[in-house]
Amino acid sequence: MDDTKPEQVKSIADLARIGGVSVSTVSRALTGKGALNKGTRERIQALADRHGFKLNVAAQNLRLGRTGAIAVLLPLGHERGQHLSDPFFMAMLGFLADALTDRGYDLLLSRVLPQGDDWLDTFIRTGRTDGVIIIGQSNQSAVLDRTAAHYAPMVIWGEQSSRNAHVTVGTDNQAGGALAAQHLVARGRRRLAFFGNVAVPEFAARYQGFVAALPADLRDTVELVHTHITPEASLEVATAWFAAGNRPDGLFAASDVVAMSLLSAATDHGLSVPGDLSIIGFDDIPMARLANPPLTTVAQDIEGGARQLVDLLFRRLAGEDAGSISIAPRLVIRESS
Amino acid sequence: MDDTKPEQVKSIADLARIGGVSVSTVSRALTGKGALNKGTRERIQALADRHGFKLNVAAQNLRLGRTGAIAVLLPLGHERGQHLSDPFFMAMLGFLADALTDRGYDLLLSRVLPQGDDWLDTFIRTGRTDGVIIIGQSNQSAVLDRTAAHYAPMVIWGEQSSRNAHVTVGTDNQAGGALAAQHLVARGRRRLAFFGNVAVPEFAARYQGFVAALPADLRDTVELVHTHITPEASLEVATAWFAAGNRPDGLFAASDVVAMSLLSAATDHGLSVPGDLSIIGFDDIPMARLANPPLTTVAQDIEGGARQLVDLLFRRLAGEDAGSISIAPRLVIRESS
DNA sequence: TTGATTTAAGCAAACGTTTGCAATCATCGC
DNA sequence: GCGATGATTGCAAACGTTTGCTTAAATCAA
Repeated sequence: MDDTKPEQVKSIADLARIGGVSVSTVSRALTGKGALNKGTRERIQALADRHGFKLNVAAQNLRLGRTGAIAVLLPLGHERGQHLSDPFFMAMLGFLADALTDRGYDLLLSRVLPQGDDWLDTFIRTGRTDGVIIIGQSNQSAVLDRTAAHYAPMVIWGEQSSRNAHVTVGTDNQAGGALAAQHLVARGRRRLAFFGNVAVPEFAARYQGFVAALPADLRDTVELVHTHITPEASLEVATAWFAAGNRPDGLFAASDVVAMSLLSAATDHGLSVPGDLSIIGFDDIPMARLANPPLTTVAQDIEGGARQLVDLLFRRLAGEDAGSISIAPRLVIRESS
Repeated sequence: MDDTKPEQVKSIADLARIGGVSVSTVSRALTGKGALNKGTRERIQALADRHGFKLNVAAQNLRLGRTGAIAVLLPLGHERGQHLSDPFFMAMLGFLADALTDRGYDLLLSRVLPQGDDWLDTFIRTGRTDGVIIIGQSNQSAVLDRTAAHYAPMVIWGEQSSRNAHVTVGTDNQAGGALAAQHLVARGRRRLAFFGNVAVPEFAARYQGFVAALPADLRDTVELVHTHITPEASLEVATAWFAAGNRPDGLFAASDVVAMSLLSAATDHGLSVPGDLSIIGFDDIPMARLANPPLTTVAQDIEGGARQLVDLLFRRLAGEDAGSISIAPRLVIRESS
């Protein structure tokens, strides 16, 4: 005879009543914390299972003075009005979700359109989360610095700099830029351009590293073309640029998406890649190899980066004053160069 | 003289003490609910601002019997062991985040690897969120149905079917498949194949709609090629398929990412698109136009879909018994067909 | 001036947990 | 048989809010 009780068990108190014990006993049985007779513990656990009862995490967290959630913020300061769907973010987000889940934390996702210089503090003060991971500095470095001064559990995916007061995890973008430069030069390319938005620290570093690694005679001729990194924007910029008659032989893009736009625009203008010109991207998103031709690119270790972000955050949550981490990029040579 | 007090204000009680009022007054001042003298309300609000105090949402939610968060789950039942970074998800996620933020809710993101048939109920019973949005049925329709029977605030992005006990929002995939079929036939294509995983209801419907819309003599010759939808998997399948000597003249892919793999593999085998064969994708991700050649595809209204998902969820949260919603697809003709 | 009416603000009990401390009880050494 | 010890369990106060009810104060009409 299955003696299932239809009665709704909504709280530890209900279960205590049914089980003929006190709420504290139920709590200890279900959390496994505190001393409790093995028999009763098992009896209560079985009872909870039978009634499909689970502890209410909200109440639990309130009592424990934590929220059990980490916020992942995507600041869209530099892409105002544009929606962002770069595969890079999805990959990063996926790995972050997994790493946080492993530690028993929830991932609270928020896209923020930075307003004024108070959006971050305001968010933090609501106490919604125990810590914050921010993907990209966007153009908000000053805000991040200000908050970092009084709020420890915050780490940023982005460009590391001695000028930063905030803690970062990120690819060594200068080194990445240098890899691209050396590769193009080795291919004999001399009419070069960089496509990206240097108001974003990460992209600025890629550009600087690129230029700095060029031989002196090329350094002054490399063109900087401003573009947002959405497919729409970058395709438009690239198309207009080729239409204006520009005929480069080596292009370095701030991201793979931008590189794919360049590829598309170049083809449209009758140029052959890599026959007439080489194109190099940045990120190595999974789709980079699907480009036609497959994209040469500077790879970021997204999975490793996500793990490091989470590690660092939890070390800081534990009170440790852990510092920024830089990850080496890697050149992936395919057929677009 | 700025009379800032350095004193830490951690709760409504602290503020009440400082302001010389009761906690209830502070609560009413800060929430704007309940009758309160305009003067005191403003005075307390100013005081709160000055001390940088924000209500603790966790406690607020506990008291209000809600969590203020909606879970977005990505079940990876059919992509076990593969990480998923399809731009489609990112686009969907972004729009969902915005729609939920507009309503004052947080988005709790979780990728789940379905274990057994209890993962969903277990998640829900923890009371972490007020409602659940699930992106894609994956191969978990049975689980969804079981939960839907006793849990109302749940909506699924996916394939609608009279066999479903769960509520869906999604593109009319059969109609989408039909659009692809009609287009290929109009182009005079006759040696056809579909690439996808028909264990996933959405893809199955695309395939069925595709086949059903073909003229009778073609219906039996269309090949069904099984592939997962990650770039890695689909590129491998496509490459092997062409290598085996298959020479189709019309391909319909379950997603744009798969279509781009087909494009890449076809080019590798010396085939010209659309000269030798036409390729059609599904989704119209922002990068579809960056493919080389730009991809003809069946567009899903991702933004509209996200809005409908959220709308529907909140209607159900309010107790309304609102039903499934189907969204019409749209054929976007570019240069791959 | 008085009593009735309106308005403003406080009291205290919830929401569902956790946990320090106290209480109970069986067991044990002598 | 008795006090001491250790193992279990219960009591009740927190965590930071919201809100029904009550009280106090102010306003008003007559």
